[in-house]
Amino acid sequence: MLSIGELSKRTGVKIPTIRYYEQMGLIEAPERSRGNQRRYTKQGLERLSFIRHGRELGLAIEDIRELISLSNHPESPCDDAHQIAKRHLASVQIRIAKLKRLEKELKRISTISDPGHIGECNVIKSLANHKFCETEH
Amino acid sequence: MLSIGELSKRTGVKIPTIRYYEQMGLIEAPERSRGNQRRYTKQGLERLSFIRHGRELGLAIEDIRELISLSNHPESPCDDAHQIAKRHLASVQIRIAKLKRLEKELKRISTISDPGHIGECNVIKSLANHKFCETEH
DNA sequence: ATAATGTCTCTAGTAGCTATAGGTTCAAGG
DNA sequence: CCTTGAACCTATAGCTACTAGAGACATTAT
Repeated sequence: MLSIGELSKRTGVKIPTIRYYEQMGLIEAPERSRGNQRRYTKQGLERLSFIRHGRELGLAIEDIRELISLSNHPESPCDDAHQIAKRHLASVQIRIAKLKRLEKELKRISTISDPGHIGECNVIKSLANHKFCETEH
Repeated sequence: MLSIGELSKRTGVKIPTIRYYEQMGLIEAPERSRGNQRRYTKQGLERLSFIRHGRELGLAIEDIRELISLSNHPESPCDDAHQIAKRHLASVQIRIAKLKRLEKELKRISTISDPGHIGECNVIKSLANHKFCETEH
């Protein structure tokens, strides 16, 4: 039986966030001590780890909720779960590509040695300038 | 003179978002038509493009606000602007690294051909399992 | 002149937490 | 057993960066 503080330490999920997840119905309300404090079981720990991993991987709460419900009545859940993973994979790859372009740009603009000319800052110019756009607009 | 709708089209920033930026003091309130509609100049367009680029690059509103104020009174703004860019570069690199681990993991779990065993879904297992953790906890 | 579209303000909602206030409970030391 | 300090409780409000809706007014095209 873990207190909420211990659970928090073991999962890396902050205490208010745990209570928030409970309120959202993402984790079930645990037993309480005589004094009304939450007491978690190993199952509770696992469920929260599951959620934390999903969130870390960038899954939306609703995706996680879906996965949980799939895992709860596992009549052919895998196809659906794979769909969720695939769907997410595509968006992750887009995000990586965007961030890489960004990284390149930031590297460029943050290493330019500006001679200090007034109003000639390249960082600011880069942001103002469409030349450097690589996205659609 | 551009209407808010035209401005929106040209910058890719949605109309309510433009009004929101105005409210936040990120762009200055433009002139109005006789009928009280916003009319933007080329400067307004540039400022909003600047903001959009910054946001696209993942800069926080406050970073952008800072950059704007730097560019407004340009006595040696570059060092500061470079600092912002560098600070941001570091966090972008971390995000890229995390997303790459995620991509790998999602690829793995979304391509596994599960034999359909009840309760044996690897996607769900992966999320539940600490073996696959590559982050600190 | 009229219809269609665009715009106005204001308010409330979204995700996913995080912080605060004011009170209660738990565990350890004396 | 009693006290003390940390941990816990609920409830509410706040955060970022938007987004959506209602109901009224403006602009544009025919």
